[in-house]
Amino acid sequence: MKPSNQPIRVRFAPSPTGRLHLGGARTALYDYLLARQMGGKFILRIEDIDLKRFVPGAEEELMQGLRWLGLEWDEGPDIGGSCGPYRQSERKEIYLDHAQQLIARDKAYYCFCTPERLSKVRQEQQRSKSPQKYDGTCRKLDPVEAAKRVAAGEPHVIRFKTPKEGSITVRDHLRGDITVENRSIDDYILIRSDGFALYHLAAMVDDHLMDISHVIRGSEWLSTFPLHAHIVRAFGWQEPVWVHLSIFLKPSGKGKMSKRESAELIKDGYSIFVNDLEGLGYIPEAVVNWIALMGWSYDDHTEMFSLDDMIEKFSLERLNPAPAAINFTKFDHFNGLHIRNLSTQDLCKRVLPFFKSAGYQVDEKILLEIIPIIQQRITTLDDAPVVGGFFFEDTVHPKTEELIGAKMTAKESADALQVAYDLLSKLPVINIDTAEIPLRVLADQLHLKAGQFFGILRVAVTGRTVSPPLIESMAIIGKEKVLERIIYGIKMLEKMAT
RNA sequence: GCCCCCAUCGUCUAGUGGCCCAGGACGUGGCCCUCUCAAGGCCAAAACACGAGUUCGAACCUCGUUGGGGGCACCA
Repeated sequence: MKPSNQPIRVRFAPSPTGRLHLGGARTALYDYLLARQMGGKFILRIEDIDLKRFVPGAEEELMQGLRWLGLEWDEGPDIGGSCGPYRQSERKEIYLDHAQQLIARDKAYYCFCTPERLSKVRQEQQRSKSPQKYDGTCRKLDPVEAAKRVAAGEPHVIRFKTPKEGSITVRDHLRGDITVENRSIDDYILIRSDGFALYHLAAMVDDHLMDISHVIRGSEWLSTFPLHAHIVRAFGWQEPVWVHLSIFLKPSGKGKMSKRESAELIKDGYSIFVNDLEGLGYIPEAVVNWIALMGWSYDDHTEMFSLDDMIEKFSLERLNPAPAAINFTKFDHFNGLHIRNLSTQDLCKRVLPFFKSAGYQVDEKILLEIIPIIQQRITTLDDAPVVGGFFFEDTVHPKTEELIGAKMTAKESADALQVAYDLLSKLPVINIDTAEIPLRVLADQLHLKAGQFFGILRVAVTGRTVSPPLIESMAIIGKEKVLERIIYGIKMLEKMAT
């Protein structure tokens, strides 16, 4: 454990072989929160030692995703820092050098076994149902002899010399001490035959050289955790605080999300990939709030947090080691909550692209007027054009049968529209102050329920049975158009009545 | 098969031996508000996986069982 007076340095270390998903984003979020809260540094390190698995664009997408969430890093491949380079592909020599140090200390050894032989050994072990591990052939080799073979150019890897006796106790911050028999830990490969390091070595070396105080990572590393501690101790380094986060399970809670299931999610308007979320109408405030609460809690009732709230309130102590099922319904809830929390201006800006891509010619002044009456009616930004798109349509096409009021005839409905027309046409402008009371009085005089009367008007004016509040909508549409549409509605009803 | 981790309402969780015949949230059902739809408010149904033990007392501690998850590569 690091002494508490040491500066907090945490790192998010993704491999750029895939897309940034919710689990990774949550790890990065916790890193960020801890760093910001403690006045420490948040470092982005790209774990791209395996060039064969390079995916073009992945690194860019990753950074874009983190920035969209608001998780700015203090050191990283794009902005540099005092512990660079921050791409493992640029640190090959460092790892090789450290592997040599381990050999010199008799903590590692050269291995000349071919992949073919190894896979045969593995098959054999599988068949006999014994633990699958390296059989130790080269561990027994004389170091001087081995060095000669290496010098002669014989293909080789470098393996860690895991102690065969005793056990090791490691401490996970969430789970406490974990003790494992050393004989159950393999002699893992540190350096491949092509000279590149493997994760086990590279990550430990980097974490030390970058002076990482807390390693926050997924629980898929729990099983190699003892090995990692062995490596760190073999160098004689101080261990960081290890925090293994639980994984995310699919919504059913049965297992983690498969590739195919992830791809199918998009049909329902959801995604586990951060970079899809913006286009689906989700806002980063909601994403961050939602994922933070899958594995962390503040108390027994507070659920809504801004990033700044969380910086203030986050603590490693309140992390939960149990796996969590992803619940997209709750995600929708958080998105609606945070949307309602936005200012009119802000929401206007965010919703604009969705109106445009839905094909609307948007007058921003009108959009600004619409926002207050649609804000509580949308849960994702892409709901906005379906709720408020009709404000940008010149004409409206009500269905005749929908123009007829509940329990009324076409003739009665037409008459109702006519008196509404007479009233509204006399008003200088239509808005909530000028129109509401007169309309209600009128409904009363016609012996109609407000619901019946407003219903007919709603369909005539908006072309739909469901809309934002009628009078506010009419105020935005404007007197002239409202009257035009009412006349049109009357004509439709009269045609039907005859 | 071997190793490791986890276990409270359908889901996310609060709970660290008595405040708990278990609290909050999403979702679900009902009611209120109401010009429709929302939003909001109120109410309801809904859980300590099982079995032993420790203790005056256990959701909380121990052991076992069961269930779930992760890992066992010259991937990360």
